[in-house]
Amino acid sequence: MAEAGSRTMDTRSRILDAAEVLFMENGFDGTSMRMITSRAEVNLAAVNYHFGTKELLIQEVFRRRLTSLNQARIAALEDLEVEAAGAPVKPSRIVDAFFGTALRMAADVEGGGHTFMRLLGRTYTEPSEFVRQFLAEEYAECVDRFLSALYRAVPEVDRKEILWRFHFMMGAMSYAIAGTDALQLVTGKFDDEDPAQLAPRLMSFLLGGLRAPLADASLR
Amino acid sequence: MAEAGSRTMDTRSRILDAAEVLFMENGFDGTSMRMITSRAEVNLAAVNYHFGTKELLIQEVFRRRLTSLNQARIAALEDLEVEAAGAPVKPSRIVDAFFGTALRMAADVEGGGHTFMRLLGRTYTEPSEFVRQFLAEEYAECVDRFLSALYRAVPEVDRKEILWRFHFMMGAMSYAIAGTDALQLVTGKFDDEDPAQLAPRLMSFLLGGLRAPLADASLR
DNA sequence: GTATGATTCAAACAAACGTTTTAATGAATT
DNA sequence: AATTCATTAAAACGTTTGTTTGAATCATAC
Repeated sequence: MAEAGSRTMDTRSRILDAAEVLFMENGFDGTSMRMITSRAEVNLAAVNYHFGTKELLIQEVFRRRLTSLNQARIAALEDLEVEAAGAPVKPSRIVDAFFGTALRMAADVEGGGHTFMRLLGRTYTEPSEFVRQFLAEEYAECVDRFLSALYRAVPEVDRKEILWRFHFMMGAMSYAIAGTDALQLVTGKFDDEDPAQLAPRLMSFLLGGLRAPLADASLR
Repeated sequence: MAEAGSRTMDTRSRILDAAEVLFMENGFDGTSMRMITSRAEVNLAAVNYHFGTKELLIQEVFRRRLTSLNQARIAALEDLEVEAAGAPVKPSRIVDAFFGTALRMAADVEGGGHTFMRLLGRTYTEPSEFVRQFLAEEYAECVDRFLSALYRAVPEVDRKEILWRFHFMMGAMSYAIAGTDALQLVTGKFDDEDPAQLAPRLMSFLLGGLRAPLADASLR
């Protein structure tokens, strides 16, 4: 059996790290087993030996980081609720617990958090059926709890409207992270930008969108 | 030479229509020539005959609709500027000329505009090198003119800040369109939603984000 | 030191990939 | 009716794909 720190664990991690980067850069279909094993400097058969299939490898790449990300989000939300002691939690704090936590992960360049968040962002719009189902399960509890918190925080706003805006916020964040160099080309030069500048700017934008006056009432 | 309405034009269009849908559903690498020709009910060699290579087919799928979309955007902007007669144009009108035009295209389900906008949205975060370069060229003039218009509309706001918010708005829109059924699974059920409901909700969100108070001044 | 079980390795597998080739078919022109 | 040229068709091309195989290698337990 493989134990932490062993040679096996090293091989597994090297494969996951290589796959994470390559999936982010080239997508799942654009990344071959040989590209992964070559970058990881392991034998071609190692992926199938350790993970079974390419699909299972993809799932493990996500599970490795996504579980802890969503746990951190839930922990941040629980802290807020304890702190509030029964009083309603400010929406801006809830938004920060969800999106700020992700943005702090995305700011971790050396540890690979940045790479992973970019991969995650592009995966939302690249929905292979099996990835979608996997992500849905992995996200279910966390999203449920945050939506409930938002419903409680702003009970006067229609729940469907909150769902829409949560959706829009997810999009702005994913795109801001995943598309960092995609739309550089379109919009000109973000060249020498520090990724740490992203968080406060995006949070400000998200909260502005969340607080915007509702669209025409006939549509609600 | 091929002329409009001929059998050839029909084959070309059938290929483009099939490719558009399949690229949107499966991505470029996830869509094979055989999938395209099979759906279009044409011979396998027809794609290479009419378009040369798969890469050139991809470019033609985009060019077919993107050129007119950006022309419509620029025309809408010029209308605003003529109407204002030298006076500054309201930012909300500029935003509508850019994003509203795209959303109206996305509302056209039968004509294929909906499919194309979803493809476009997911392509922003799936940046094959050659696609990125192509999109950058295709977008350059339009984005330049809209950014200039925004700079003039709100001269008191730092230009870099405007660039960031334009970026965020692009993300929210792309995701709202492309991720329509990607995050349905994550966020619950949008099941029976009318795509026409999207536009006013999103525009309201975008303007809220655009008008949000700026992030801490030390970051600007 | 020998046996055991996990891991690595080189090689091969069938299947699918994008593209090319060569011939058949179509419609228009002379 | 014969010629011409664009288009379609079927078959094959050489690569690359994900995966599997069987032997070599390693560390550990006896």
